[in-house]
Amino acid sequence: MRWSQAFIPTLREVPAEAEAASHRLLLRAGYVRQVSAGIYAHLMLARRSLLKIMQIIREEMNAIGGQEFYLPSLNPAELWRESGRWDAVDVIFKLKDRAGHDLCLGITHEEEMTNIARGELRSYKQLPQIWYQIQSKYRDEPRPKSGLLRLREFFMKDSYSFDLDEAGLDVSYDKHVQAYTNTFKRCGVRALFVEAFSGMMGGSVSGEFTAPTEAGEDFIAISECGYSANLEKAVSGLAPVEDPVGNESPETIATPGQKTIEDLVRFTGERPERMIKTLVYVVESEPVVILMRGDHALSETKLSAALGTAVFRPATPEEAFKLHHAHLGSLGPVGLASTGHAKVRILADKALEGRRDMTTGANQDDMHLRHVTPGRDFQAEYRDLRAVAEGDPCIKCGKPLELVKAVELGHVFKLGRRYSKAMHANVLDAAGKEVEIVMGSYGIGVERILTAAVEQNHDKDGMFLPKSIAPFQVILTAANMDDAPLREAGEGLYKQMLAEGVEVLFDDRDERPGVKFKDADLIGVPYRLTLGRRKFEQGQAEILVRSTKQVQDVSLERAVQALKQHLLS
RNA sequence: CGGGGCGUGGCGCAGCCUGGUAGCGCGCUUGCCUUGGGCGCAAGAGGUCCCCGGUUCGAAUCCGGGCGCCCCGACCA
Repeated sequence: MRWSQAFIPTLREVPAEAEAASHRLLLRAGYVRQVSAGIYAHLMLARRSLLKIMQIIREEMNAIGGQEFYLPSLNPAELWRESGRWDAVDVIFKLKDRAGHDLCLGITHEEEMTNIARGELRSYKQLPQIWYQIQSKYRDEPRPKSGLLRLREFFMKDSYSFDLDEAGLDVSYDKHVQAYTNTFKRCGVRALFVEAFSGMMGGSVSGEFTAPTEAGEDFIAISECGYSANLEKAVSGLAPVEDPVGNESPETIATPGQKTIEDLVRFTGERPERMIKTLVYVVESEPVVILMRGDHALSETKLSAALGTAVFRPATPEEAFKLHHAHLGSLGPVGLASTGHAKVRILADKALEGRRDMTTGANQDDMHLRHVTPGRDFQAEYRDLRAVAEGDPCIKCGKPLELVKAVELGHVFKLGRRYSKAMHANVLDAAGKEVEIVMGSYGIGVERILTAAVEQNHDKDGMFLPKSIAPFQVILTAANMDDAPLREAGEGLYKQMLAEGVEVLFDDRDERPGVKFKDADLIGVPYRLTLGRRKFEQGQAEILVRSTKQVQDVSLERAVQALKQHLLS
């Protein structure tokens, strides 16, 4: 393609609204333009790149036996009512047709795929099946952000596996892990496969592919030994804590004005790991007391899993006072029954199990209790509620965990029978018995691959995309278009590259060299072949590797072959 | 949903507080000039000042309401 005829609206100045590097660069490099919050028009460069990404995904899905479908985005409400998601999911775009029927735009397609499966799959002999599509998804996000990172309309590759039993599902799941690993590798993005939080939907297994980058929204805990997990799911070991050996009874101590754990540490000289932090949540309108070690943070995701509901919030100070007859900062678990709520539920993080002689609030303002031993002085349900912190020992190898920011690129999920049960998708097994199909669902965010690639591969001058997903492989820059022989040589090289199947963008514009170099640096094409007057007169051109800015002189005759070497490497 | 910021030619911004001719840089068009890192000179085109209402002789500017966008947090099937 010739730049003189291409629509590549590069910007010199950074659009004011762009914060994330990928957002800034995709706008500046003329890849995308914003239509509305979380809605973007893909221009020529973005489209070329995304088509390449989709093709890689397609090839890898086909390689594991996936069959490509295309299901409509416009879905009738009935199926979503059957699965229970119509009311349960709040990001669904809902609409009505002229007859008043409810419709929605697909957020994923479990319902539609299961609907096809239940109508057509009758026998275990037809299993396993893997069906996938690459298609637009719509989500009414509370807060779209960071350019193409969190969109309201986006491309997803979503696939669904149908197996007779768990063993079959394991195979389908592993195949997807393999396909995803290959996909991200081929796309040139650095991705980690991590354990993920599988939500409240049936205690299933799920894994996430995440790309470490500053613009990420998730935190991933990583250990040297290979253990890695989303912070929502991550667990860690704990350094042992020594509690006093005595067996003293709880004793009230005056702690005027001491509210936070920090205050208490200063006031008592005791360490924070020797204290119990008391939180109050309102769970479906009932108060629940949550106990954490003084230096530990609550993970609301883990709390959600422990409670089996997402309907909860921290109690207001007034609500907490009502329960404890004391203000925040002086709350504690001891004697809660006697304050009026005989049956208040108390959840304690596992790190408190087996501990003794700790310090906590006394349920009287400006008072705390010491010598408090869990199990003896109060009863609680012990659950893993703690958010792992940087430096906690890895549960597998004991080395300190590192926390990194990452973008979620894909999610693989063992659904089990949730949808087949709700929607009655059954087959006959070998014994002639009707059984529910065991399902998996698997997603990849297509734009996020491009976004992550930009985040991971940019510098002050622009981006350098991996050659597998760059919109063009080579940009041919003729620095001096007014020089007739040089221009002719450029035309020749351009035609030669086209003939040899090199995807080349020929910058044949009548611009000054500076402008062309700046634009070439910006738009992410991995190799630049430059024709400049001085070297051209000696029969030479130069190849610039955009990622490293390394320059190599080549003769005009050898230039295209040399480029092809780079492209193959 | 809570907090903060912003809406003025295509892009980046000033003007608003203190009401009175809508301005700057970049980009765009034309001509000359220049040609290895966003040249120079000159002449031009281009704006419902987000929308609606109010105050006023007069509103980009003051007041009320609305819409949109960005950021932080909450949320994220």
